[in-house]
Amino acid sequence: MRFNAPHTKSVAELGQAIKKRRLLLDITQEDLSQIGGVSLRSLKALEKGEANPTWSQITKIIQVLGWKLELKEVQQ
Amino acid sequence: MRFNAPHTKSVAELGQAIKKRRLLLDITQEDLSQIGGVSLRSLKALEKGEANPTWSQITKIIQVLGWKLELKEVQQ
DNA sequence: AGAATTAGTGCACTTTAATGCACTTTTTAT
DNA sequence: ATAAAAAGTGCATTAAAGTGCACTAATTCT
Repeated sequence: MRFNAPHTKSVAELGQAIKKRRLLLDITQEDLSQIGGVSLRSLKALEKGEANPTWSQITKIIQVLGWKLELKEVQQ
Repeated sequence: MRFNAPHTKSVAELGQAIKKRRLLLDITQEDLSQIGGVSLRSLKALEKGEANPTWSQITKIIQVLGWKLELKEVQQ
């Protein structure tokens, strides 16, 4: 099943972005999961793009990474 | 339980934004739910902020509304 | 090299999102 | 005013997310 809508990151891309950022900040999955309040198992799945994560999971993690999610107009 | 992380829209705010946009486009919940491929019951909950929706649910809906989600740096 | 740390995976269980249905309330149109 | 359409709500069921545990694979040390 595919979840990625046009113009929006797929869960795989989101996971990759999260992993890249985490490595940049030089923290482990374990640290990020604990600080964010998400299980290690879930974070692993999220980074691997093997999940269809909930809003809460996503926001918890990206917040730790110094990111936020913004709604933006798609210009055609 | 609260899901809203700092700097990111809470589910309530997200729901309100979706509803506002839907009304602007002058379509019903039923239409939006069918076009987006999400159940009417779920869309109602989403607009009311009574949900912790999944990535797929959110992207399906905002796509129809001509929106996308973007990761943005939080500057402190 | 070996040891220690970190990351990835399979599976079972628990929790909860997603849905359908029946119904009420509110809004809009005639 | 009343009929029709749209939106809101409660509840039970189903599907799937979230988790813990035990383990293996890969990295990163000394």
